[in-house]
Amino acid sequence: MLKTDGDGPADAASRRDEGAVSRFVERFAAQLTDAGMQRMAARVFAQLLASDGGAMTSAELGEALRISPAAVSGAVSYLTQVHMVSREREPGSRRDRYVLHNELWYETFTRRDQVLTQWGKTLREGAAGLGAHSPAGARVAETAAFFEFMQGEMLGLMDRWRAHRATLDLG
Amino acid sequence: MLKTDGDGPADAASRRDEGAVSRFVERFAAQLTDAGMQRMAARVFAQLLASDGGAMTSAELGEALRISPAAVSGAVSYLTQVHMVSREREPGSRRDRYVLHNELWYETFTRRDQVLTQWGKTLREGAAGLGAHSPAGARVAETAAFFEFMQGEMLGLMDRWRAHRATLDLG
DNA sequence: CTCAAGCTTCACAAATTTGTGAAACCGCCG
DNA sequence: CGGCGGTTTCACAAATTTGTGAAGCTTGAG
Repeated sequence: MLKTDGDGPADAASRRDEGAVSRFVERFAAQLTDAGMQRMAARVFAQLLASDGGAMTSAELGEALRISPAAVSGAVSYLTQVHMVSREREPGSRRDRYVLHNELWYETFTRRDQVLTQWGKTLREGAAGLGAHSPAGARVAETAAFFEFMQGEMLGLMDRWRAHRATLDLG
Repeated sequence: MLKTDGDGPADAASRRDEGAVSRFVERFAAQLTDAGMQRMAARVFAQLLASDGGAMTSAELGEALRISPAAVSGAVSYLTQVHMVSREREPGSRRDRYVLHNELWYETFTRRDQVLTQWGKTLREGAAGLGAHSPAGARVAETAAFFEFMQGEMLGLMDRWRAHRATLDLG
């Protein structure tokens, strides 16, 4: 055990204010949940985001969020699936550590691309089935065009983010 | 009842192939559902998208999707809430028509902006609570910066979409 | 080879969500 | 002002989702 789990007074600036951390985690997780993310996945993600190393073990996550190992496992396997978190074996131990990607948002949004592709495909086929000259077909085709447009813009957008990120003064 | 609901052969090109419409609607709705949208709302939205006028009455939606008036009502009130659909009173009748916005994607994505603002706020506060010079604080601040960046880009992006849209040959 | 830490899987119980029928409501028509 | 088409609200039943405890599996350490 690395530290007591008490919520005792923060002894000076060196210690994290766990109360504040928890409030942030729960608040942000709730917003993600509202946006459609699974609750446990959102909480685990937010907790990782608020951790100093950007990485925690299953046990640490379980304790911080007060959830069972099973819940951690489920959340992590979802986050892994969508490539927001990766699993690392901690050398010299048999624990896994769950790690945020360092280019997190770049990766995540670039990945979204594939969802857009899938949507675009469905829409193109739908438009074809409706007949390109029917009003409905035209509307569906416009929607397809929108997602294709977004896809095209995404790369440039993410590159601009990278550039912008480099100019930030973090920490 | 406007027409039989059988899946008989489409009688010539003049008639919509309702089977194809339905397949498209269900497929696209499923994808939206996977992305976090309520099922009924997704189905109603997809059905409207595939309708010739971009507008349908409650009864038409109910018949096409084989759901109750109550379900239509619920779905529509959600879609109205998020400004993807608006309600119109059909003159000379006491039916409502549910109508897609014509600048649908422009509106919808511009609206998303407000979600980003909210997230950004939570993240900024979280970063402050964590301490700007702690690694965790820096990570959260970077995330806040990302959403602020996205917000800033969104306007230009949507304007480019409008311009691009104008060049499309629809129908 | 054996032990044991720790992750995952399974089956289940609880909680939430979903969609329905039925009743209430609203506004127009006669 | 009574009737009626149409929509919304309500309470409930069904289905899905969620999170847990406990058992099982995997793998490193000794």
